[in-house]
Amino acid sequence: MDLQQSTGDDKPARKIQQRSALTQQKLLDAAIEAFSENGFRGTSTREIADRAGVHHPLITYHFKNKDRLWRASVDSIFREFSAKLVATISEVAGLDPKARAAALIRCYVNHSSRHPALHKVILQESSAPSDRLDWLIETHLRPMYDFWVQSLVELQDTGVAPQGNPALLYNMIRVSAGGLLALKLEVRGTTGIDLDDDRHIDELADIIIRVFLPNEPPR
Amino acid sequence: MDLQQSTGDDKPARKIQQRSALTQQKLLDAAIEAFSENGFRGTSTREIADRAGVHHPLITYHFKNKDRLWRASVDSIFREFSAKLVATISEVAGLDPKARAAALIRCYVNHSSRHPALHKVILQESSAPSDRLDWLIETHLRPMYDFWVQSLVELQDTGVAPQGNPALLYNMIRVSAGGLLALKLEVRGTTGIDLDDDRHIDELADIIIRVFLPNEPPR
DNA sequence: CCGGATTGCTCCACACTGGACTAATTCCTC
DNA sequence: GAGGAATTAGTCCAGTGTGGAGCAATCCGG
Repeated sequence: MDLQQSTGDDKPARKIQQRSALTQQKLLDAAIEAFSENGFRGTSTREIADRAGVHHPLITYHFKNKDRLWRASVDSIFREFSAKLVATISEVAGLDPKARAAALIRCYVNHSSRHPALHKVILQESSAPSDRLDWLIETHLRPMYDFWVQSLVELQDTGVAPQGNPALLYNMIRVSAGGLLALKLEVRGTTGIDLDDDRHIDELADIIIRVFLPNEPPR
Repeated sequence: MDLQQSTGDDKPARKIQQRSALTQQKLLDAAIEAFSENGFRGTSTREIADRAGVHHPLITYHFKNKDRLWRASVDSIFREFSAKLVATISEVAGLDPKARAAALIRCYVNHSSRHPALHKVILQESSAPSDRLDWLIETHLRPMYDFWVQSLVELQDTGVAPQGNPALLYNMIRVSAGGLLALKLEVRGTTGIDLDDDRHIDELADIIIRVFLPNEPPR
């Protein structure tokens, strides 16, 4: 659960107290929520501390400053998602390419539904250039992209996925899944569909697969 | 160019001076940019005034408060888009359903490329519940939805568009077009694709049409 | 074309929140 | 119980939204 780098560089020192790890986790959870809802500038450290139920100077103590808290919370989001993704990948290793891709899409949709913050922070930060966006791209977004686009190209080569620029296609899938779930509130308001309902989540995954992977792979 | 309601309810009074209309427009333009980049809470009235090149108390003078400035700027965004949409609709009135829908999608993609603020403010506000989101849905988003979903259902009935919940399908198209262009910066950073380039815009519209309107209509 | 009234603007002020920092205090581990 | 880790309480100053007083540009009736 390494909350801070724990690269064990300096002397072993005293082991971190449970209490500390707990408040760090509370702060991270609160920060993820707050940042994903109102963006970096729209979120105050005092609000985060309030949500976490701790005093605000503890942010400085544990995370140095607002910027590092943001990075730590984003790391935490992506680490959690990566773990789930890796688990799914090993589960479906034996299936055919289309079934594998479909399972990954379901995994993505499912995770985005339960943790909409993953996509929300991307939306928040991509609205304007910033050091945070550069960091986000280099650290998390590009590696993710490299992974997905590779599978996608194979699916296009076997005719399962539609032709066209794979980078665009990847992003269309991504926003159709994650983006729509980040817009949960708006979708409920305009269409009446409650994307917290598991049946609608499954329905969404089905449609995405049907639209973006319309054909069967050759045996 | 009616900048304020101009419902002509009370006595004619004195006509608005050019100067006033100009600063209002400057403030609106600046507000659209700023709000779309950093959200409501992340944008200060002083920043808006700076971008517009005017003194910040003028916001209070012309728009009463920050909230009304936000509403006015959102109204302005949607009014502009509606105008373009209406123009396109009348242009393509004689074509078959698929060609009509394709033209509207091209119009949407094109407009979103040139005015990414349209989608960005939706993303910003949909991240958390607020009176502004409720207002946005009631005033602009639901009417828009009602319009598009109607055309979409017809396309599904004639087999042009894929089956499935039309509300979900509509939102997938919407985020694939507008959402991707709102994420322009991130897409450039991760994939290297420059969505300000007209060729890529056309390419995106082509893929969207190919994916979401895969079949030909019956004669 | 002139005087008064209205509109549009500048400048200043207030009450409050923002992030960051320091010193004092409590808690836990050795 | 000593000493460092974790928490608390309070301070600092820059920045925030809003409001008001006064000045200048503009318009309209005469």
